[in-house]
Amino acid sequence: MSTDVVSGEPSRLRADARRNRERILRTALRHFSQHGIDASLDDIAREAEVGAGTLYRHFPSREALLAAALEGRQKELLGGAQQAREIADAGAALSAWLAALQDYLRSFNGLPAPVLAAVKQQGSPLCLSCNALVALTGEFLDRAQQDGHARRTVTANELFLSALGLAWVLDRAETCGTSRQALEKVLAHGYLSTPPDVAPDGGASGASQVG
Amino acid sequence: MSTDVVSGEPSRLRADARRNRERILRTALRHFSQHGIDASLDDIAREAEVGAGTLYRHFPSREALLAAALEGRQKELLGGAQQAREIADAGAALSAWLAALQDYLRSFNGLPAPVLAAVKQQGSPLCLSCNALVALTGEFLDRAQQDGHARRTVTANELFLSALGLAWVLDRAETCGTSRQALEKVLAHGYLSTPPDVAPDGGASGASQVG
DNA sequence: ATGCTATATGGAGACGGTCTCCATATCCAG
DNA sequence: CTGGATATGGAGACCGTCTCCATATAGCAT
Repeated sequence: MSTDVVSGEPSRLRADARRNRERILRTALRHFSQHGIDASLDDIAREAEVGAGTLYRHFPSREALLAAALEGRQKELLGGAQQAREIADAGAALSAWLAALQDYLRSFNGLPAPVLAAVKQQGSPLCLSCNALVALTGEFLDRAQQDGHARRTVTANELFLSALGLAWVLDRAETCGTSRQALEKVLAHGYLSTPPDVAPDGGASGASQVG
Repeated sequence: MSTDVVSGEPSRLRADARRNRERILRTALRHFSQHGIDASLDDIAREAEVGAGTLYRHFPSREALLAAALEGRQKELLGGAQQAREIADAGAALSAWLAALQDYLRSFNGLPAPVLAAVKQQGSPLCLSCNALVALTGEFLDRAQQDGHARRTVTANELFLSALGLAWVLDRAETCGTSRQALEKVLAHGYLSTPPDVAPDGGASGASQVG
């Protein structure tokens, strides 16, 4: 185990292997961007001038390749999170985070699906980052709840899944007569006009962690 | 040459053709139920004891077969709509309709995707029923808005798309630590606790445009 | 019945995607 | 330079979609 945790990971690779890995990754990024997450893996291998076997050796599954190709975008998202953290108003911070999250989820067409899959089944290469995403959502949600901006009965998981659903709809429907803002607003305020949580029992504690 | 194209539709089929059509439909219903909307069409043909060509002659695309297989469920849904109509409270009626809609969308795993696709692009065999679904949603939403139960700025399209997103999430995540009810509640009330639509000034008209 | 033709059928096969396997090529430590 | 560990490519197995057309059949006219 001489894997360098700090420098990323692939240090024990032979020089040619590392070169190929990079080529594949660059090509994959382009193809996923252009054709969505269902881009043909053999096409990617071909255009990276690499055999299919080589691609599959480096990235055993589509998800693994996807996860690797998303690394850059994830760093951007983390940057967005940091920026959001610096916003004083907790409501605005939450909103900024959710916007950044939406942007991330739109990196590739169809991305919401594997992300959702990763949320539910452990073991996916996307899973680690997904858990981080839920945790971050929880962080901003907590803050907003403490400040009274967010409803206390909403959990991080629920909010994250709802955001995923929204991203999924937008992924394929943005141009169909309904704008992103409008749907975001529905998610923010709901469709009912009844008072938010008017809990019969004075729901005290709240802000429980997400399981 | 051509017989009356004018008349309705599938009565002009030869007896054997009609028999095969039924076999295919029955088998498809079973397969879609068991394996989701991605069930293998050739498998369906095989189990219906019919050549692949026969299946494709009757149902040129997966969506066409899907639409036909859904007919029964659609009738049920329409029944549900009728029941909802008879509910006096507009909010409860809307809620009942949305519940029925969710049930319908769970007829087959993965159904939300082709439904969303049908919403945006005309010409899909599912399109007709989809338009009806949006219209029905509008009907119940209108009522609820008149009674003050639903926020006035929400449109039928927005609500329907949001419901689709919810169905999509539930389709693949119900068991992952978050319940259907919880997500429905988020959709109903939003995640914010700020007042619903209260305009800064007592603006009455409302109904701000949407993209 | 019988013939006749529009209609319907089956299934072979083209196509394209995923993924595996392993003989061969390449790297690099000693 | 060399040997063994590592990496490579691409042929090909497998599976799903969908088309094409020689053949079979229903059902009308006779």
